[in-house]
Amino acid sequence: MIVGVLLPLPFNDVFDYQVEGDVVLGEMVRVSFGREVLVGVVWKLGKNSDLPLAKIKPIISKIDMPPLSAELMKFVAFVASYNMAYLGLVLKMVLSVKAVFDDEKTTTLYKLSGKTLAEAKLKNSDARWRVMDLLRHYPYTRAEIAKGAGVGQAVIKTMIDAGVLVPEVVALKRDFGTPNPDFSKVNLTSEQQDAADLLCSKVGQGFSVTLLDGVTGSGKTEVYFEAVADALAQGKQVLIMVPEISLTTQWLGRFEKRFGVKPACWHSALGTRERIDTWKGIIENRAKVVVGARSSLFLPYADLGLIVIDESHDASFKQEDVVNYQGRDMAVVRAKMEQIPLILSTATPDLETICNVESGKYDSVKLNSRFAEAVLPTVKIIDLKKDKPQKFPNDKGQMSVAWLSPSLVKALADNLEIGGQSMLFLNRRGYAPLTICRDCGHRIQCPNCTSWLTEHRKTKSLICHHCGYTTSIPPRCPSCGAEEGLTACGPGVERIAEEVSKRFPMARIGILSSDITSTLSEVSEVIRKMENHEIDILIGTQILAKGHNFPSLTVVGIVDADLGLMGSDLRASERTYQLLSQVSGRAGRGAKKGVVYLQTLYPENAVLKALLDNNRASFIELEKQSRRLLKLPPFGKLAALIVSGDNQDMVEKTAVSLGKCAPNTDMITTLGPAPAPIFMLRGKYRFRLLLKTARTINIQEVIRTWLSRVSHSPRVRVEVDIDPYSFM
DNA sequence: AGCACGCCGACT
DNA sequence: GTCGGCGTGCTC
Repeated sequence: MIVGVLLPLPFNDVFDYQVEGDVVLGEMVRVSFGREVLVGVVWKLGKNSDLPLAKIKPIISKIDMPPLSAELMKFVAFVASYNMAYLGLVLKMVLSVKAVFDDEKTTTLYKLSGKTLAEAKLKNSDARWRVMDLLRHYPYTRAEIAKGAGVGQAVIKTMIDAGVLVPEVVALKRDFGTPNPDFSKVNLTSEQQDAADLLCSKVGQGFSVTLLDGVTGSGKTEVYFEAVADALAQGKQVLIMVPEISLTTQWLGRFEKRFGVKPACWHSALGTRERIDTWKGIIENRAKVVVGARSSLFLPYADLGLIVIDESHDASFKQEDVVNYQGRDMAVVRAKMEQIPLILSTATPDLETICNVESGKYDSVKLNSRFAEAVLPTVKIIDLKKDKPQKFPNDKGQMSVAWLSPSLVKALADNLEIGGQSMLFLNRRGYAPLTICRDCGHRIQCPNCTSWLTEHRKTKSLICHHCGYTTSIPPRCPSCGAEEGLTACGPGVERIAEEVSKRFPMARIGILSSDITSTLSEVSEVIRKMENHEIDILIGTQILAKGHNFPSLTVVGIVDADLGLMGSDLRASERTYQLLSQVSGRAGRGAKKGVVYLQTLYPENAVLKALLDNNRASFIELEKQSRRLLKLPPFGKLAALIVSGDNQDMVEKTAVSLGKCAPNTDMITTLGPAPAPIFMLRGKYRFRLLLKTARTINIQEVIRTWLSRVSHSPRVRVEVDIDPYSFM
């Protein structure tokens, strides 16, 4: 029999292969293609090409796993056509773990025996500690330990011989445990119980979307856990999508307390071994609950019964992967195809979601009250033009530029006095975002990207936050050669920490940054210290905003509330509002009332005013008006074309000719080409065109005809980004 | 995507 | 005379 096999490559069409015996749609098969051997999926039955039989190769073997479900195949096809991506590349996201198909029967993994280095009479060393750290949560093979901890085989062998590591021969099947829906029920308030009841009523009743809209600290997690429990009780699998999986130690703890076992995790930092086990566990219906980043939406669930998106407003659900897609929207599609409920949980729903609730497409339930005596914080705006930061003396006896205004400094001092915890938030990593030469004005730029290098004092280096390019801080200006000419410009968290330590030498300070220079264990260590009140003032970036609970935190200072408000990105104000309200939600989660200070140069800004009044409705109304006026989503459709390549001339020519053939009618507007916000990224030049259409237009069809009219060299890439987050 | 084929200019 | 850039076409 001849079947059409879809391969994980950039094709929209299947390739024909011969198979002996019966085949099912969705079955995974190993085939040779050109000079490669690949695993693909039986996508069509029967012959699809007019090739002579002799040229059609037989498949090498069938993969001994359940076939992909019809729902998943339909989902893959939809994602490809909606996002204008190759069908094969979307499939590639499903078959993301190639090593799954190399069928080894058993492996020897090593895990910690519980014996410490001292007990085994081994000296402490960095290498040994890295091994211990790696194995804390999951066992690995020798090769994986060597790679993951960056140590040689000798280090591992010594530790095995001393009995610190013990072998464990493991069959291909890893046990994920069975989450018990009744393990430990939580007492819900009547408001929470009502919300939980509504969510539970959706489980097992086909497709639905429900917004779980509750302020920070209102117990959203406990509420949606009830729906998770119901789905589990029905024997179904559950997917919980979270924005930053690696940082949710607290969340995992809460899950385990409620259901008795840890859920299966899925994120980019996973090792190969764990990836293989999890993928298999999911397709074989042994892993019942998966917590994952957005790529977990493409896993081959055997029997999915519920999807939850935690912090559904988060921008990280829309980011570049193999294929561009909006995770939240695609989750809605997957839920629809699987005929299951979807829960969107957030304190700050985005405008698209709110409009869908208003039009009745989504159901919604609100949680208004916070836990126990916890109260919403007071918000105070500090006008930096009137309340100017005062310079302070540094080590060299000079006066340093300051970033904290006198009123914020006083608030920190007063809080320190009474033993309260404070937090300073600045969404900028490193020490200073720009290094400039005082003598010639030269600015140090990334060689691969159009961006300045950020100084990191901790590692004594300059780092590009777009491509990761790292170099040491040059002793003299690379342009004019002046020694001591280079000056750090602007603040980053490290610099704020420096100011705080000078102003409050007695305070215990912690820095929390989503940085490449800090490891996961460093981050959880800082969080632990903060929880145990071993830190008085915590200074951090974005990751502070996510889900941690610090009961004695009562003062929050937002160092630069204007960051992000001034961008060319029209979603920026929405995102800033979300970010600021999440951060301020950290204050006063315990019994004490918190105060949030916003430092700004523009105290009249509407976003800040809405925050001041804790007035979400007025902010949403403002945002809605401006989007309606500009016909932006959800009142219109938006797509971006990104033209990129290593030859600037060719890229520009292609972009310009696309601009010339751009469709423009009363329903369709195009803008550009313009150099992309980051003109040069990872060594590629980039131009952008923007397409805005009425809601009734089939935007994908418009783009297809547009692209078909312009041919371009294979050295230039034209990508489509549907519903782009940043524009211009 | 990856790879081979084949066409042109620049070098020992 | 060959090396090697890169545009074109193919993979069942």
